[in-house]
Amino acid sequence: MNKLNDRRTAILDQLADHVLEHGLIASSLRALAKAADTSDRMLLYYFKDKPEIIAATIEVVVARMVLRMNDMASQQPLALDALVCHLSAVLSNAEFRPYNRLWLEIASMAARRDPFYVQVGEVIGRGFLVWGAAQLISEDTATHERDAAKLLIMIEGVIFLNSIGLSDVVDCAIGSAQTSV
Amino acid sequence: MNKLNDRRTAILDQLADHVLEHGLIASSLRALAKAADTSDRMLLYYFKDKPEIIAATIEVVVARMVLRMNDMASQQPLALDALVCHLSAVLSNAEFRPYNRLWLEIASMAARRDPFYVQVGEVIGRGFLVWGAAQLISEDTATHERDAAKLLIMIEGVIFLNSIGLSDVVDCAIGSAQTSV
DNA sequence: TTTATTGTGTAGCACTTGCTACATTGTTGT
DNA sequence: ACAACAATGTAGCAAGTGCTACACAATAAA
Repeated sequence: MNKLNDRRTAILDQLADHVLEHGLIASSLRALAKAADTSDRMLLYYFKDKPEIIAATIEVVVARMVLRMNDMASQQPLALDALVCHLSAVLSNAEFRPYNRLWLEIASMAARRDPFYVQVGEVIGRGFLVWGAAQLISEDTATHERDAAKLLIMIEGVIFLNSIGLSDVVDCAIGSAQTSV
Repeated sequence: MNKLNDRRTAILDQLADHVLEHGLIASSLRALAKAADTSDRMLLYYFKDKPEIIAATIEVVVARMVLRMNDMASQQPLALDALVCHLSAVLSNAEFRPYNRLWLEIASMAARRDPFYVQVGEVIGRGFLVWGAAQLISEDTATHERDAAKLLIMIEGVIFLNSIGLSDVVDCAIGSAQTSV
């Protein structure tokens, strides 16, 4: 039972690598099996079915993302403009590209009203919202919530534009220091 | 030759309907053929291969979108905040949901570095940029380009958040009048 | 009237998808 | 030593994928 769980988490770790690199679209059972050095038969032995595999894998990815984000958080609270600038630079970093791609893929499925991805998208999005609000300082508390919402909008907009190759537009608007592709 | 072209455009019109409603993910040759009241065999008779079909269909969709957007454009130029508010309300309208979903799907493919979708995404995105800039009025010409870039970021952010079910966050940040889902 | 071109249906190929049946190993506890 | 169970390989199914071969009718060109 414990060994089985260990094996599961080990597999999920490799699946997270694969999903981050190749996306959900390239994640058939056979492809995932190969990534985890096992067989599709074995994946269905450790997990109920494909949806459960994907859900568990996304959980692992999100956990990793949270760790990375906390590393990159600004030390002291910032005003809206400064925080947008800082987070835009962080998320434009090459290290975050895999996460951004997957995030966009999830959003795309959520837009199709797929219940699973709608839920995943909303949970992650709202988590991001409170995470940003915690680093944000506003003139008065009344504007704080609105500033946090604006922050989220701009961050998602930055991710979106970077993904379709308009990072120059992002630079023009935000004027962050360095941009890596 | 002319008759063949007529047939092609008639088919593309029905394919655009299907793609807008069901997305690229649900657009196998057989599904597209059914949507156009024909056979997959015939689709490949009128078009070279599937990529050509998809490319032509997206062109039709974009043409439609441009028409709709021009209808919805504000009559007189607006300042950044007002224009963001106006366009956010327009694009949150139910009529635009199919376009937004497809737009997100394209962005998701572009993020995967698929050359075709990268190009499509960039063309549409930059078109959107100049379209927005034309309706935008700024204090001086120096800030105009930057304001247009900010406008694009916020609009894409709005589309993104609406798609993952965070339209309340959009309302909080932008404060648009009515929001329909 | 013959010949060529244009349009259409029926079958099918080779491949991938999620998933399962079945047999076979290894590793236990008794 | 033997039974019980966990772990894995081989094969395969039914459905779906893009795409093609081939036959056949209608229309146009000679």
